[in-house]
Amino acid sequence: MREPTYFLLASLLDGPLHGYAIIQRAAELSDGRVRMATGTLYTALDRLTAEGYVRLVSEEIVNGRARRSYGLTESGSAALRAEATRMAAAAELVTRREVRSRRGAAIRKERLA
Amino acid sequence: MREPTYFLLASLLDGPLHGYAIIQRAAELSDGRVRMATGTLYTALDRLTAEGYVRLVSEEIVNGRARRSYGLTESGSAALRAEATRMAAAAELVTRREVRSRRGAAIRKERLA
DNA sequence: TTGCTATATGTCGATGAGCTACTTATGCTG
DNA sequence: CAGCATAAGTAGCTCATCGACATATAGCAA
Repeated sequence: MREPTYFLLASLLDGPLHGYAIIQRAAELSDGRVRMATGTLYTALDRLTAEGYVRLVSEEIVNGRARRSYGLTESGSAALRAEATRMAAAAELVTRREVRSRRGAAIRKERLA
Repeated sequence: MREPTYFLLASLLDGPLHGYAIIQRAAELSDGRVRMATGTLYTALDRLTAEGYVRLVSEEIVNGRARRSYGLTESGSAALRAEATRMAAAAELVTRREVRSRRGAAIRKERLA
């Protein structure tokens, strides 16, 4: 799972949102780092709906245009949680080792530089 | 940064390795989940070398064929650490919220299901 | 001795998520 | 009335990854 997809799903944790709101929420959650393009968002929503991670929860007509709200499915929130666990483990792998390399900085520098 | 790239860099944390050893180490570090195809590995090594994240540290001829060892550069290990930090933060975002959703599970189910 | 597996490096073409750029439309504000 | 925020979408491209293939040696088992 790539970062935009991850933050898309994460943005739905507090309840369903419509497309534009997802973009804003994802930017908010990622501290402005993930600024999803609409092209990414709407194709991702279609894909994730097909995969069963996301579900269309409401559809209202606003100004003659459909406004669709999407929510996480059980399997979507499970996938998100699994991804979070994997990421935490992968991150720890590096951050833990960093502590080690600080302890043995002199030797390590000699070996690597 | 995609997962294979992340584990490629992480596999070099303990010192330089040659291509095939990187594949094995990445698999080991990821508990067998990241099984890099050789196509991924060698194109990634070229790319990361061009980006200055990885550096050719030795080249010996074994059985009439070059065996090249690659090591992390300063900027490579900095990028890896930065990525680990971002991943930890993104993971925490979901795992933290999961605790909240457990507390309010009943209400949340009503709202979302 | 034949064939499989591990070791080892590499290329080529396809796939697929994401990005850029574009289109359309309303409402609000300076 | 120009421009920005809100809002939804499409088309074509890029780029990392993947699958399949090519090549070569060493070692082991049938």
